[in-house]
Amino acid sequence: MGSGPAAGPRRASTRSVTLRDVAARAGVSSQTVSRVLRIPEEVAPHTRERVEAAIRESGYVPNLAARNLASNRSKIVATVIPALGSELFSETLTGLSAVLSPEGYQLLLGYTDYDDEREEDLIRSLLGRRPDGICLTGTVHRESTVAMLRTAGVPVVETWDWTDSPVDTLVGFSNERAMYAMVSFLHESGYREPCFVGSLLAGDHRSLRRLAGFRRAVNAFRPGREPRVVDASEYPLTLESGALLLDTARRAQPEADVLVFSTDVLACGALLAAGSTGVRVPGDIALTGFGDFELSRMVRPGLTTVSLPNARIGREAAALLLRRMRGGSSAASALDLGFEIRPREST
Amino acid sequence: MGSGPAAGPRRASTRSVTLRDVAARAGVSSQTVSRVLRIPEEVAPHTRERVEAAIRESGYVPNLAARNLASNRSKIVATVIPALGSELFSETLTGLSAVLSPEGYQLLLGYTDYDDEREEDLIRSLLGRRPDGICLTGTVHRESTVAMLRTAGVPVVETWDWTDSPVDTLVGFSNERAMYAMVSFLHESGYREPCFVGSLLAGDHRSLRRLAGFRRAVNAFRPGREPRVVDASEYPLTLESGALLLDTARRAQPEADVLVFSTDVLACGALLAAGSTGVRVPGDIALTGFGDFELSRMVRPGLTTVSLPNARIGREAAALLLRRMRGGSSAASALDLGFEIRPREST
DNA sequence: AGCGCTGCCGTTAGCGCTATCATCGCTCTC
DNA sequence: GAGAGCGATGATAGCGCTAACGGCAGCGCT
Repeated sequence: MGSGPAAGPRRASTRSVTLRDVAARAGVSSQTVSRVLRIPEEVAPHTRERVEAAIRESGYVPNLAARNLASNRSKIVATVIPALGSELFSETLTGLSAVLSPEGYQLLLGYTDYDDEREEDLIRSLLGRRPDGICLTGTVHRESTVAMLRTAGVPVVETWDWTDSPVDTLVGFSNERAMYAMVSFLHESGYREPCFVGSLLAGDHRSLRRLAGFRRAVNAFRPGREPRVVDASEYPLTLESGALLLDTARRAQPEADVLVFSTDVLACGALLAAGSTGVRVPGDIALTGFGDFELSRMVRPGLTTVSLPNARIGREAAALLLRRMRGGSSAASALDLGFEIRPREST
Repeated sequence: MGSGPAAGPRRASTRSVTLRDVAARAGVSSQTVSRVLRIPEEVAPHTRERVEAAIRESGYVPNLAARNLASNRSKIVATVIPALGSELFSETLTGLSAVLSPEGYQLLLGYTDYDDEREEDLIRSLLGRRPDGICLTGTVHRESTVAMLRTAGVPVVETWDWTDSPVDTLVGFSNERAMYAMVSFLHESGYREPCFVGSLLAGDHRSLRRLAGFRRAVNAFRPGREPRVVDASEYPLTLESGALLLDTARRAQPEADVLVFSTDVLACGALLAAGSTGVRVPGDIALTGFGDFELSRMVRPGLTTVSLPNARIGREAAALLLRRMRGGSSAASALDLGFEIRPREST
């Protein structure tokens, strides 16, 4: 018992089962246990069975932090979205996860609340886990954020928008062109006084790109006209806000013949409010959305909107990351998944 | 240049900036850099400034996997939800994140798709990161899952339901009592032939608890009657399914006077479909939901439903985990946040 | 003067795992 | 039948970080 002066371990251990414990139980070296876990075909069947039994009996769960440190691969994909609640982003997330989970990757998630500074802090903190890949929403980021990502040298995929100079890879569509197409469609349908209703928040880059498309279209089809715009920055992205905005916009822009919302959430809210307050759509005013939520096609009148490849963005982004993480083509790739105008009864 | 036989490092390093690099640049030991990061007040101001400058200049980002391994704390909270898309769970997630992020915790997310086996696999894989805490949805899990969690010895909080024997801590409400209260309310309102419409999937435990509450209520208020039930297991949780189920249920249970949906998604879908097909609500048939989505109060007629503390569940669960992770009270705690019946025009 | 204390910083020894090499018995070949 | 070749396993040295302790000034106190 009388052990030496510096007896006892210097540090308390995890108290959880380790490779070494399993190895002792199976009567092999810890290296062999590690091999059973990672490359079972290189272990003799007889040994493998003994080790697998020991793993089962002891309830061993590998410590991925240790594995990460030793192997320099984390099996983590960090994912940044603007907000958790959105129907569209959650479908993208589902697509991402559906492709990455089977490959053993885990999603480390964070949201920015449409704030570029929060995005940078978030990415910095996520980089601490040394993710094998990063999936971002949007193509506009602070310069310092991009520098950080470049320094980290991690595969990145940007989504949900378009740019000619992606950080690394890109899967999305052009919000600007989509909105242009919508206004173009409205013009063809005879609408002459469209009014954009959406957030002009500095951090909501997708909405701003849509506004840019709107402006370009108005300049093209109604040269010389000042584009009508109602700023919805003060309103959260809820149906309720859409209801309020219907009223606000009709008062602010009484001559508008169609309200072009930057997102289906607001448009649906307006549509529902119109139904309950007796405003006829499209008789008194036409409405359009952006995103093609399920609600938009269930509500009466159906909402004219832009359908986006939300789930596909997730799957393709995951596929691209996978290729990249496996050390595939170092050439940057960009994938434009396009969009589709969905005419319904609201116009 | 002819170096020795065992020349060169045995292993390639991360290639990223390490503590040691920063220490060399600042002319201190790596331990001092570590201290600046974790307990800056114990470092002399003069030294601290030099180190902070070195950190900034080198763009150092701490490797959290290494920190995790050395300190035996991961600053990760693993979160398990049934599905990503649901409005309610995402509000809970937002609440969780809002409380945990400022404390430096990151969310590791996974979803089960309402499958207990997937839940177990998911939790096993999440445990590999040695999370400091785990947040689960629901109170029903496989025995082996519970055993695994107990062995891991990690703080756990279960949410969104109620049980007398939680794994560890609990934040939720009783789905069973909530549905009982709903049927009780309907009975008082004069409805005598309620019909439950919802998923009976083995993995959707919340829905099953609601069904149990429904059955108990029918037995209490209409003794001897066989409770009317329409199984929606075949349908995904979408508005579209609700629309189809309105038709199915009215055909299968023509004498029902109120359709009691297990969730607002389906109820809203039915309500919208009723509007477009000329079925009068509540004239021809009354409808109720469960969850109080935003849509439920915006649609006409408004949907009678049960309001749940979705965001609060997240915040309280986070608070409980925080206390637990700081080594607080080891006594198990359970928090019942209740529910509220929201009568609207659909009944 | 000598003692103990405190504040600051460095040294040492791991955390649990994997990469890389070394080793050991085999079989195969000429 | 000796060396080459190979498959299976073990030994060793880290990955980047932190906990625990050691050491050393500078200070106040008796």
